[in-house]
Amino acid sequence: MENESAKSQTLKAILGLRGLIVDGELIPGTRVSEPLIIKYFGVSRTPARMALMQTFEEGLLERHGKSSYVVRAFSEEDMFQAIEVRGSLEGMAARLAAEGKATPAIIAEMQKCVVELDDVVSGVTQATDQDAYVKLNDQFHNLLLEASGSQIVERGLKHIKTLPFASPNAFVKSLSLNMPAVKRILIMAQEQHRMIVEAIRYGKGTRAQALALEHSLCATRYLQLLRSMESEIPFMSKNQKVK
Amino acid sequence: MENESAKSQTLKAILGLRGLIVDGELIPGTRVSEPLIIKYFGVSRTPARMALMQTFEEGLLERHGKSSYVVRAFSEEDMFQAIEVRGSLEGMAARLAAEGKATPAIIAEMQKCVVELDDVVSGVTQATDQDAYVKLNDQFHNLLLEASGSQIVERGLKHIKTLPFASPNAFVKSLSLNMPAVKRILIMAQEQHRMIVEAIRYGKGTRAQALALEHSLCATRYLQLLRSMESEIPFMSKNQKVK
DNA sequence: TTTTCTTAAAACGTATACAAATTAGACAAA
DNA sequence: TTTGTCTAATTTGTATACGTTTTAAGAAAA
Repeated sequence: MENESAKSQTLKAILGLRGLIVDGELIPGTRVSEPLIIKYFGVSRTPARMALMQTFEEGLLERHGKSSYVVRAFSEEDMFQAIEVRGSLEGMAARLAAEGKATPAIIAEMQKCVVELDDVVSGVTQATDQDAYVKLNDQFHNLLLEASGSQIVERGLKHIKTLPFASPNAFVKSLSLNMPAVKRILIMAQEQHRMIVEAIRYGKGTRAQALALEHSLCATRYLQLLRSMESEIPFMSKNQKVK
Repeated sequence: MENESAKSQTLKAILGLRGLIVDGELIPGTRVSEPLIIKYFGVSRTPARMALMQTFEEGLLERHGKSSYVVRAFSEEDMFQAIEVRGSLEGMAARLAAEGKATPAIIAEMQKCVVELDDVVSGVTQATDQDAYVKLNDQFHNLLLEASGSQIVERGLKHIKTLPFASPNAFVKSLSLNMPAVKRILIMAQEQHRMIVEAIRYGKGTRAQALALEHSLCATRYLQLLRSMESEIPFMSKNQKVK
């Protein structure tokens, strides 16, 4: 998953820092300074500084004091809201697609994606399931965005997805797809995929929008499930210990 | 409008570059390089580079070639979509506020803001109108956000508002508030302000959301009006001449 | 004319030096 | 203990040098 041979120092620093935060290496409240990045990745100050700035801009860091950054804490509520924001944007994408932005070629691709997802969801193998599902699910969401043809929605989605828990697959990765409770959500999500494509295909904008919004809220069900299992929930922290 | 005595070189570069783009000094398609920023603002490469990065991140610049930036072009469609994205977020803010996030203190502030807006909207003086309205309108939208208590929505709104045409007041500034067509929108917008506060006050989440969304679309009416007047529309460019 | 190739100029990525600002730790007083 | 103040160490803001990459102008070929 990690890109060992990062092409540029800047990219190494940006992706590296992001990884440290997302993987929980740096817990919320930890101060992140230029020297810290320099120590971790062996880059010079300029790339380190770029990484700090970009990561702050993305919202994973927050200001502490006058000119230093700390890792930001996110509550469960933040996660639900972020998922809903993604839902709004994907809903908008779906409506735009239905209202004429989607080319037949992209609709065909979406249909193909749904068929491939059918195989995975109804399949039984476990290890392959997970990876294939995540990959195809991602592909579906990317196609939906592409179908909207909207740079503005794309920009917004890219922004909200910099919050790692806002991605469609954020919590899928932490769950076994063979748990009955998960399977139920999965089957429903897949049916939603199918209906979204149909709604777009037949120009039903409002329906496409409602479906895509509701579909994105599947993520909240995964999140609730994780909570009920008292699992470790990635990225979450109830107590911010800033200062 | 310009901040002459920018405290830091970095801020001078960031705000300065942003100003150049927003004010149309640099038209879409223009290449923006570090030396250009250095020439304009007399800063060194490091702040110039920060400004480039941040402005790219905000979406006002786009990549051109492998490592250079050009001013991005926005179509009328982009503007409508950006306004709608803001509407979604403000709708969400209104619903969250109505569902219990809004403290009595903030609701009181919103009511006060609405009363002050009443004066301005029903007033007759012209020059004062414009400034007072813009200021109070901004205040209303900020209070709405504050009432939601949502960092996530705040983050999203801040992001979409970096597009200068997505702000509530973006087009108000280009119009005379005494034109009958404008007056009509203004009166309706003010009534919406009032209804939004009421919906929040009485915990009507769905209604607050619908109202806030619809309210944000007032901006599209201003935009349509500007177009019908064949005025210069700020920020817009139909023909992107990249490469 | 247009196209391609070549090459000089410009711009970029990176590292680092220096001064100014900030932070953190030690110590003293309440 | 807590609070406050001072000092030293750290960190940041900025400028700039160096080598490499990218861009663009001009010459040669189609």
